[in-house]
Amino acid sequence: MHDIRTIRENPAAFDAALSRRGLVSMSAQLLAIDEARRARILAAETAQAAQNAASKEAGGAKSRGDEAEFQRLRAFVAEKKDDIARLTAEAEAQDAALKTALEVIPNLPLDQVPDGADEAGNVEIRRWGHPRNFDFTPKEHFEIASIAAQMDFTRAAKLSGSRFVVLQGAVVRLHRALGQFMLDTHVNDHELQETWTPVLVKSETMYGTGNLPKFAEDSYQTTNGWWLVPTAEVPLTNLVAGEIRDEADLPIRMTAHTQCFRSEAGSAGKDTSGMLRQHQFEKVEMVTICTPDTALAEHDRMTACAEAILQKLGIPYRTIVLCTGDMGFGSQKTHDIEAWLPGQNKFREISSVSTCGQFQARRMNARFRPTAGGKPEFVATLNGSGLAVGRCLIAVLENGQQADGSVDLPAVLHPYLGGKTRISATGALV
RNA sequence: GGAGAGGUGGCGGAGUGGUCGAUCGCGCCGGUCUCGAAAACCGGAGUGGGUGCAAGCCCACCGUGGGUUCGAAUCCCACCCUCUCCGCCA
Repeated sequence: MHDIRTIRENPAAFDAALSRRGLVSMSAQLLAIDEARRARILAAETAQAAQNAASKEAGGAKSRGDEAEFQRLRAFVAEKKDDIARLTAEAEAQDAALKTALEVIPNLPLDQVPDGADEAGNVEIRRWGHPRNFDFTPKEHFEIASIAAQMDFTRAAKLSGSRFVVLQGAVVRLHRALGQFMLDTHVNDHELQETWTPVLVKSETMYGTGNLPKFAEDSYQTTNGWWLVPTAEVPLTNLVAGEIRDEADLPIRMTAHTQCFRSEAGSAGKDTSGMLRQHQFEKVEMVTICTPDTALAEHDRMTACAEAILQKLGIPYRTIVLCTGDMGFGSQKTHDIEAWLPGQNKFREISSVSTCGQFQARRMNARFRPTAGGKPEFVATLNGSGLAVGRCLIAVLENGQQADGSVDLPAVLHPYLGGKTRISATGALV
């Protein structure tokens, strides 16, 4: 959510930033609503002040025993009442109109974000590791001989439809190991605070992170109104909603391992094979709540936390900074980390790390009290995957596959696998 | 699901119709005292909005939304949430 005062102070800058996102200028219409809104507020409050004064006088008249004056004031107030009701309703309508207009406008990119209309404008900022040289044609994860039988899309479809999977045997054990490894690494090495949250949340929680009202079709809702979280970013970030924290308590760096649910509306036909894009998947998420001036440093820190997981797993990746046209709704700046998938011969997104500045905080009314004194200010919020567990499973399988259909597993996972080091050609953990 | 209790400022806790935005205590900030600290004493301090160059002034906020009244933290209604007990249950 944007601050109308900022727009009022510099409408040209606002429109210029919108145009970098490929959007038309909006400041003029927003300011027109704002002007009407403020005029109504002034009128309503002026009328209210008059009524308050009369009521106070009425009390005085009554206690003096001046019945005539009391009756006169009483009639005056009664007469004013309709005016006030009308003016207040108008003021509220204008206020709501402004909010409705503002809440669907995406966050503005930072100056340092590269311009671009779509993913073609993204800029690679670094690359780590070297894709293996295969002396055979590497397969996609679901085609690997030892894996196929333990990654059952057919029966999942029987239970639930497309974009679901049933995992068994060595594959599910590896999947579980990955989630635990990520969580342990973030808690032990990166000092993130492990958190367990609900995955069913209220509408206002979804609103706080910007998933509502604009993106309702991307998520699932229960019959009694709860939303299934599309990412743990939603519950983690909203932990500070409506609160005022002390600056000394910041930054708050959290991580959580949760199920995520996405309708994948609009991605029909995309990534239909394998478990790259599922309606239900696991993700280890990171969320940081900090002061606005530290947000960029925290953004780099969080990116490094995500990259560290891939480095420990020995999976080659590249990190890109998304251009203005490819960023998500709430983001000011986003790093995507893309893991190398030999089966696809491509880098594919495995993490997205964003700083939202004060955009979400304004929606959530999440603030901090500055140590130096002064008024509470909105916090900055950041979120990033660290990492998507299912996609990481794919990366580990495809990068570790051998000609005979077996898979060598990264050393850091061995302790999580009871000391086992690979999946044999027959699909056993050995 | 049933019964009961309760939701007030950072926290605790008063306040049952008229300068109550709200007594008080703790905590917090500034000062006096002290070599320094503690204690004591003095003073300050809510959030949002509108208006103004500013000082300031005005409006709203005592879970939420309505209602009664000239006037509501206080009365009435609905809803939400929390806690306790019972039932059921992973």
